Amino acid sequence: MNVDRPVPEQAGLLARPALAVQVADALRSLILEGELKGGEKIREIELTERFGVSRTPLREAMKILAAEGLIDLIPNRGATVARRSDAELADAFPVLAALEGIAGTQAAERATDAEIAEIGRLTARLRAAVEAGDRPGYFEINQQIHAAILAASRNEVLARTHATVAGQIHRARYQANLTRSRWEKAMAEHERIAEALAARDAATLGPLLRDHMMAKLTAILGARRDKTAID
Amino acid sequence: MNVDRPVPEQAGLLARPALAVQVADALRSLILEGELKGGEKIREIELTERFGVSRTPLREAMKILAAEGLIDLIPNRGATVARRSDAELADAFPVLAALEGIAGTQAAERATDAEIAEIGRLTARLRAAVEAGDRPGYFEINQQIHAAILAASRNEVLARTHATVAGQIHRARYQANLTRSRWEKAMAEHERIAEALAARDAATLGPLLRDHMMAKLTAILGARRDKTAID
DNA sequence: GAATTGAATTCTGAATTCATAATTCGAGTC
DNA sequence: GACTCGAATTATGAATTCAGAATTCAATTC
Repeated sequence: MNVDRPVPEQAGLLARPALAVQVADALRSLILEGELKGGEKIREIELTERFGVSRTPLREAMKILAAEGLIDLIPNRGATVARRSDAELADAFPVLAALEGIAGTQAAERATDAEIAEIGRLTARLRAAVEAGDRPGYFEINQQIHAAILAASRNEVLARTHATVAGQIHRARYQANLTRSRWEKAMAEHERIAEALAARDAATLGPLLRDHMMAKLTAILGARRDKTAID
Repeated sequence: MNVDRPVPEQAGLLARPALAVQVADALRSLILEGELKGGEKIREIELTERFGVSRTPLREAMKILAAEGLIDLIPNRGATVARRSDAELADAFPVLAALEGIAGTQAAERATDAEIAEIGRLTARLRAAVEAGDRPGYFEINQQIHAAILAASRNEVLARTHATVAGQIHRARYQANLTRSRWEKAMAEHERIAEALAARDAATLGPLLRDHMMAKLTAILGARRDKTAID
């Protein structure tokens, strides 16, 4: 009775990721951490030596990152870290905002009580960071909250899509050296978000998160306009 | 996906895409056209012979498609065409609906008069297809309308993201052998969409498109439940 | 007769090699 | 002195080769 069954897609059976995937992860980190800057040329040999792998897996990794929009691959001319114009940045935010909105709506419907409680705690810590004027701490906790909401939405497709789009504007998010008044507003928004989630008010939470993200865009573009082009 | 898309300033200098990208396009077509079905195992050698390339570009192509979520790559065990469960399908639709909503909002703001007129014409043809009971024609025109709205939104990030998510549910869309009453409703929605666009009513068009897509999900899941055969 | 073990085969993963396109740099010319 | 042309160099693209893992299948044992 040995009907050949397709491999049950059972993860966890110590299947270490392919080298190309590991390299892609490492390279993605270099870009997101800012070690490789926008517009910078990527030298294959330099990276193969750095990672201790041959060109084959590195090139496969670059194909992955190109598909994610993180690097640009020009035939016979190599790869560069994607540089996003202000226009592309402005285009990405409504997309990300829409995704956050959906995350909020679904999180309100699907989150466990434990998740809601955790997000409440994080929001309290966020308030503490604001009071203390701790900007790095604020960014860190802020990130955690958004990640927690995304996780609570229990939507894999959404999580993947969000990660891809967010990666494309990641560096810009760190540029948001926001003003004190914007900071206060953002904090207030976060508290309303936590409330709506606690009330499982999907109809409110979705738009709240969407608008929160759009406000961030406005703040970032405003800040960008004040400085001469960085990146 | 912008693999190998040259930067604008150097575009047009006949840079033929890398072989891996061509292979990725061909393989993507095979999957979207249904020649390779969900869950099917992908044999590298078979495809290298079919496309007349070596394994290297094919494997790079598979990495691209895996990043797009179109195939699953299991280390040391090969590749399979991604099979989406009903749950994953149901998860993808809200994402796609949100993206369509944004497309509508931005299209209302950015579309040229010519684009609006064209979408109006397409909607009229859609009505004609309904009257004639021409389902293939309806699907074709329907597709064109959605593509036109996406194009009119002038948002590259949105277009890429939409394409990726849509690709993951492509086959399911064709399964929608919709009922007569759902067909009529969809048609009515399309006419309201065209009206809102003509009026450049962004606040109305966004939700209209979003709800239109969600209604399609309901129809598809309903139809799926009735048949035993999947994929 | 069923189950298990292990050798043989097949397939995937990655490094290396070969081919080709682009860039660099120097010689020659105007 | 600046520009153009072309050879040399360097980097990328793709095929091949080598290594290792998984699957298959037959032989053996209970």
